Amino acid sequence: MTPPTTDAAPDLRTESPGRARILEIAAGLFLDHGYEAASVRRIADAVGIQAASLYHHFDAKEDLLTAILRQGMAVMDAAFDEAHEAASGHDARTRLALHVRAHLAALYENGPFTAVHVTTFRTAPEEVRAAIVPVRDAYEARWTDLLRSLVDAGHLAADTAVGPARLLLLGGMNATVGWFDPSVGSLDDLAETATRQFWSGLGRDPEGT
Amino acid sequence: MTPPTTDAAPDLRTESPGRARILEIAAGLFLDHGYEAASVRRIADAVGIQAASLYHHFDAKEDLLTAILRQGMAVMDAAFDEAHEAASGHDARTRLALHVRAHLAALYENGPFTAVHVTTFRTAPEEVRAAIVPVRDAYEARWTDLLRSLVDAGHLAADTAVGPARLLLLGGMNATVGWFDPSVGSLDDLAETATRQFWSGLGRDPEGT
DNA sequence: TGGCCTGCCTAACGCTCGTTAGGTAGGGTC
DNA sequence: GACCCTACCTAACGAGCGTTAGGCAGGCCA
Repeated sequence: MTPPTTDAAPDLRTESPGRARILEIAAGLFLDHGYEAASVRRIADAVGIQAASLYHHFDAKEDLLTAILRQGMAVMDAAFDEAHEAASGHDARTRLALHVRAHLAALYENGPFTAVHVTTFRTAPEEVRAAIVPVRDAYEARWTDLLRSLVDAGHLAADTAVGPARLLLLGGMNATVGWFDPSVGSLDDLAETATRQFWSGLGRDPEGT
Repeated sequence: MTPPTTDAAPDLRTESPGRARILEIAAGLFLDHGYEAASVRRIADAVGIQAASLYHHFDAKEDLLTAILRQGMAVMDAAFDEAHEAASGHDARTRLALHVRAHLAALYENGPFTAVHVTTFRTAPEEVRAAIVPVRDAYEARWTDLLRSLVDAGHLAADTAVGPARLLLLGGMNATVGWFDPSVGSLDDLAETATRQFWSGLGRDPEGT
């Protein structure tokens, strides 16, 4: 087996349990209180170590956030991959439904990493944002491609503005982190509701059908 | 005319220009950097006064945020009122479209007050949130009532879960503050896109119609 | 003319922030 | 048994935080 030459790209499987634990706890605090309000001392307290000991694992607080956001995006990408694989052979609506469900699942089934991305990215320090923007753009481009291909195949309205459509859909899904509680509601129901709202709309003409 | 007995409830028209200016500038900084990262000294610098002078207008930094969020909600309520008035006599889809357009307009046409609400509320200090939650709930209840009435009249699908539907719609609209720039795109177009996506959906069956 | 209110100032308070320096206990390797 | 690496510690740094005390200039009103 090849030696574990820890490359520039951090291998998630190689992370020590200590480092992973710190990331998870820090992500939770960033999610609840925001990046600035979650001080390194509060994070260290929650982990059960001294603040200074955090610097054995990370060079700076910003790196903590960068690592968390990166991991969140990795989860979303993996979810997209899985959905893409599972979607093959199904009809267009089902394919979209699988991706919607995958995005929502990633938001709730992988610790706070993905959710903190939604809430913290906007006001993150400039250097952190600069590091994450390309990753985020790549993920959004995958959605754009998905919708574009559905338009081209005639499954979505031909005059759909793919950009706004994608942003409204993802925006609505991401905003669910502010109110949806997976321990109360069903993720499948939420995914179906979101899919239906996007695909068929809710309007009905009482005079018509 | 009655004397201006400044009551517990702050009358927006009575505010001195200094106070209004501080609120506007602080709201902009809260929007760009978040509540914690926008220090009172940075706010004071932007206003052009000393940090200590802010305390002539506000008792604490938290009160600054509370006032901003309250004003943001007042703008949204006023927009809802206006839309409700303008909607009378029109068909169901147009009535909803007017409310969608009003909500989006409030997000972009009244300085940073409404937008900062969307981005800052989640991680605001507990006391601030406690003060604002009732106002926010009241606004959301107005939307719930609107959608409920449309369902009851048969204009929206009878089996619509009004709660999630409202949250997905408002979530999508609120999330536009992360990408929409009213100086580039048209607000009317955005409103129509959002309305269509919610009302008719984008899915089309290529085998069918 | 004298007093008061408004709106700002300078100076400083105690506290918390992110970060660094330097030390130590324990386990693995030659 | 000497060495070193990992994972933590205590102690402290300077900077910035929100906030307060006290003063001062100018306009308003009696």
